[in-house]
Amino acid sequence: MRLSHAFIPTLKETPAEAQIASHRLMLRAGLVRQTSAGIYAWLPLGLRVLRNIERIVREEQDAAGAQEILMPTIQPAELWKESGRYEDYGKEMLRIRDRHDRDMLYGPTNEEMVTDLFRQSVRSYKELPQILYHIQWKFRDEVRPRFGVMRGREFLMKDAYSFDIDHGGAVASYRKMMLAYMRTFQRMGLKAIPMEADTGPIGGDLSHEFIILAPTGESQVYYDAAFEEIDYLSGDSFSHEKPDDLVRFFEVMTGHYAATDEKHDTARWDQVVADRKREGRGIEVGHIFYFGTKYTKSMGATVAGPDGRQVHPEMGSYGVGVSRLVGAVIEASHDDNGIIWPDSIAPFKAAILNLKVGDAGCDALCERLYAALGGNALYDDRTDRAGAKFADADLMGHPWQIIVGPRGAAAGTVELKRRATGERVEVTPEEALTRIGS
RNA sequence: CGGAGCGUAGCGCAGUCUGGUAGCGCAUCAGUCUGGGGGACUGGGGGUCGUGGGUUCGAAUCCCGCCGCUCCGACCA
Repeated sequence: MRLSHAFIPTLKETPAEAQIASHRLMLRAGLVRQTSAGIYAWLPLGLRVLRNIERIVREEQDAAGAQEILMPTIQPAELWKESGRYEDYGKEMLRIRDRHDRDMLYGPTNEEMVTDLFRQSVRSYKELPQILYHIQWKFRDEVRPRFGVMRGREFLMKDAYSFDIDHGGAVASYRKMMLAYMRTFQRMGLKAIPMEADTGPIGGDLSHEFIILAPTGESQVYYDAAFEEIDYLSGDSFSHEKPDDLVRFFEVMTGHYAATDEKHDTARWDQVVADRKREGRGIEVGHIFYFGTKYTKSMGATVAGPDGRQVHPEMGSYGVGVSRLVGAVIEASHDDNGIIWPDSIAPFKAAILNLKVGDAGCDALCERLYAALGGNALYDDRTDRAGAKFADADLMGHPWQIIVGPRGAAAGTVELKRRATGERVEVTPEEALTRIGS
């Protein structure tokens, strides 16, 4: 993409409404624009990040054996009346009425709808387990939306739902999803810690939330630094496929101390080795629940068991705040100059900074690099001064900057800057491309 | 939902107390000079002062209603 014609409206000054770093930077770098309280339009740069996060979430869900579907945003009230949540959910649910006066709602979550899909089609225990997920916009009419996309009313969520024939199966699905989550967050460069949580309005008796540390987090958290050393991705870590691995994995996850304020246990906390104690503010980026037959019973979903009797499958649900993660990653990774994207979700791998547009050498070299990098590069071909380009590139946070100036162009070199470290090296264009890993 | 604040040009703000028909910086447009960390100069464009009503000869300014946004707290992917 050529910056001169891209819809990436960067801001030199911070809009007054933005209080926290991620919100400020998302507005300044031109990722989003607010359309009303807690509701945002995603602009090209922001959308690319959102899609990248979505892609990682999707890959890890697929790897864990979950199957992607897509349920609608608008749901009929009847399903929620069946489960009893139509009354329980309160004002956070946006209730609407269609032209025939039918009660509808904009889905805040999808347990009812997925249970309905399931009961229509699954008849036998032999078809279990099933894990279904979708990545869809949700609406929760929060009393007080804030922190930009981190606490919006409309937000993109990956929600998955597992169906198992018995408690043991449900627990296995729960662990499988937990592992998928740890892998997902690690791939985004986040250290997420699973913490025991209350089950809230979804109900049930086993629940973990996944929290990343950031000064602007909404809750106080405590955990054992042992979590920081665990690698979920390398070949010899844990496998979804091996039941033993999942048991071992879950033991590790629940073996170290980790708790939010509400669940904090000072007696257990005191037992954590002093130099491994970590505490601070945390942002919730995911939440998983096991709730058994809460919905299969209330909504009459059954399958035939091995003995021929009808049984209510055991369910769990698993949410990742996809749009929230965009803000959360920025909270975890930025400096005074702007965003520092992890390579895995950066909107572009590299920015090409043409410091002297119009100089034949600079133009030719930049075009060559741009052609080689294709869609992975944002080419700053604006006629602005160098300083403005540096500032915008730092603000937008591309992992690499290829700086092309007239002196270098004449000598056949470019400067390669790594955003995260600020390190710059003078290399040949080919070497730059190799290092970026195009 | 309790408490507080703010709406004036695309963004950041002054002007409101003490009424006289709108200003600054940035951005933008044209031009000249410049050219490696948001450059300088000259000239230009852009505002029903959130909205409806009231008071007044006259309202951004005073009074009332409404709408929107933000912050603190309680609640949440």
